[in-house]
Amino acid sequence: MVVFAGQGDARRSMELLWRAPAPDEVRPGPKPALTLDAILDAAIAIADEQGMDALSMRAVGQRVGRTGMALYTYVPNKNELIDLMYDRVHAELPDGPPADDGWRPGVEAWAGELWAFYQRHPWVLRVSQVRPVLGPHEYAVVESAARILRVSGLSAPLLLRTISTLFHFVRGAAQTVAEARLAARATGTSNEDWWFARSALMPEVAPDFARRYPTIVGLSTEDTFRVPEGEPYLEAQAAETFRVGLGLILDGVEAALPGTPRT
Amino acid sequence: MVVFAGQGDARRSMELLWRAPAPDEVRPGPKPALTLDAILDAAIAIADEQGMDALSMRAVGQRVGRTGMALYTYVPNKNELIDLMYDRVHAELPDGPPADDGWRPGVEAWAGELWAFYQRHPWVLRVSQVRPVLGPHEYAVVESAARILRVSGLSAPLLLRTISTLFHFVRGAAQTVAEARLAARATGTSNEDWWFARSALMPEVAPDFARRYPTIVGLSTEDTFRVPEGEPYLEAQAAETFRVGLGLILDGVEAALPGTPRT
DNA sequence: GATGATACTTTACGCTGTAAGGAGATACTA
DNA sequence: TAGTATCTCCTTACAGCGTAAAGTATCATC
Repeated sequence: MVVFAGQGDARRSMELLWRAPAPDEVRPGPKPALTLDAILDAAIAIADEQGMDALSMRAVGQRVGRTGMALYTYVPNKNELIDLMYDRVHAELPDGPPADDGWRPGVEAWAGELWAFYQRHPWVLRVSQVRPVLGPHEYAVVESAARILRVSGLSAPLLLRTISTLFHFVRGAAQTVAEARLAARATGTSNEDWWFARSALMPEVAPDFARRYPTIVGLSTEDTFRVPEGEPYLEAQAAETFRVGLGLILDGVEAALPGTPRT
Repeated sequence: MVVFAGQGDARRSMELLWRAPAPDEVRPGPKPALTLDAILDAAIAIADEQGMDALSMRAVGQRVGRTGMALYTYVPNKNELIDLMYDRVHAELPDGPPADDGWRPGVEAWAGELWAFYQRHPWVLRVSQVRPVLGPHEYAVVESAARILRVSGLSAPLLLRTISTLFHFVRGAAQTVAEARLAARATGTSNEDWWFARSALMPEVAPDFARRYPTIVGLSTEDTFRVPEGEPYLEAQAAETFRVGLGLILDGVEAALPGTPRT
């Protein structure tokens, strides 16, 4: 029993996240038949396959052959489970040394990995960014970006905020794709059909559209980007935004480099 | 009764979003005592005050003096309610002509308004961006940004993706603040206390931290940004990221302008 | 006055996270 | 060896959720 309420929880959480080696005293009671990793793998599999909404304690329990309540001996509650899933899955991202051909290709590769990662695990985008940032594997992703950007000569304050900016941007762009796919699965209709059904009604519900939004209408007709045949519209658009937006941010970084004179 | 399943839903949704004027036939049955707007205001008030998790059909019903089920005569289901809340609240954002002192101050003002808006209505950040984009008031926000950026001379494809990039970035930065406040309220401890309790345990659970993440450690000590006395740490950090990141993106836009030669 | 549409309520179902209590297994101590 | 403490895991239970189904009261029309 811990005297100060809440403090014990913080220690428990941190030990789980950082996998503090369990004190190897011999303990009474039945040996645990499961491992934390097995539970996390099951939970991650469910979230990957069926989405975050399908992730329930009972579902995870069933997947490891137990009841939902059995998980509470391994994990304090569902929130902590999600935090642990979040950090564990980030171990997939490379933390090796960046390619040696300059910071810009390095950042592009880093962002590309992150982009692909979010496509593989879209549920990660629904996890709060505030709390679990203290886990070892997400630290590794940040460390990786910092190492790559370090060689650019960017000042520390700018470099740190550049990383945050990149995170926000990549997450946002990836979320569009994730939500598009989720909506498509949830409603049973493709995004294209969904979009088309509604767009077709626009002239009826908003006959003055072109008058109200002249700039949007003008820009849309001028847009030269064409979605490749057969590719999902929203996803192709999001990918293009990712490509262009990343270039924009990196141009901004270049402009902020010490050597570059400001215009 | 509609023949084609799903099609009726699309029409109903669009009519609600765009407020297609109701056909003024005299209809039998009791007069509706509520209005859609009253319901939306109640729902928005709950989400503002108690967060998205407190938004239930029963809670909204109670707030307007009805049962939860009564809402289903005004709105097809909870998802549509949220979509309508989402669009309605965007009406707060200015859609007047931008200030006339150039596109860059214009964009900064636009982004600042959006940033403040998300602080006021953090639940907006938890609404899928894919579906309700077709509402009139969010279109107005996009139109506004497009009008401001139009004068920069940016090409249409670049301009459209710049807007998306700005949206992703502002949303991401604002989400950090929103989640920080939410976590603080949910756990009952301030983010500073929470952070401190965990940071204090770091040397214990990760004694090799400085060896594993040398770049992060180095950059942190070099960071010259100091959170003003008494201000919440995470929020001040997020605000600084917003300021710096926006500058970065706008520098990127400037670099992409037709007049500017690429280095 | 009967008919049928409408606004709203009540009840009910299956789902959620998790508190509470109990069963069986194991390791220590007397 | 018996007793006890501690552990894993289960069953049960509770309050809350979205919403389907059915019932009641109200109104316009034929």
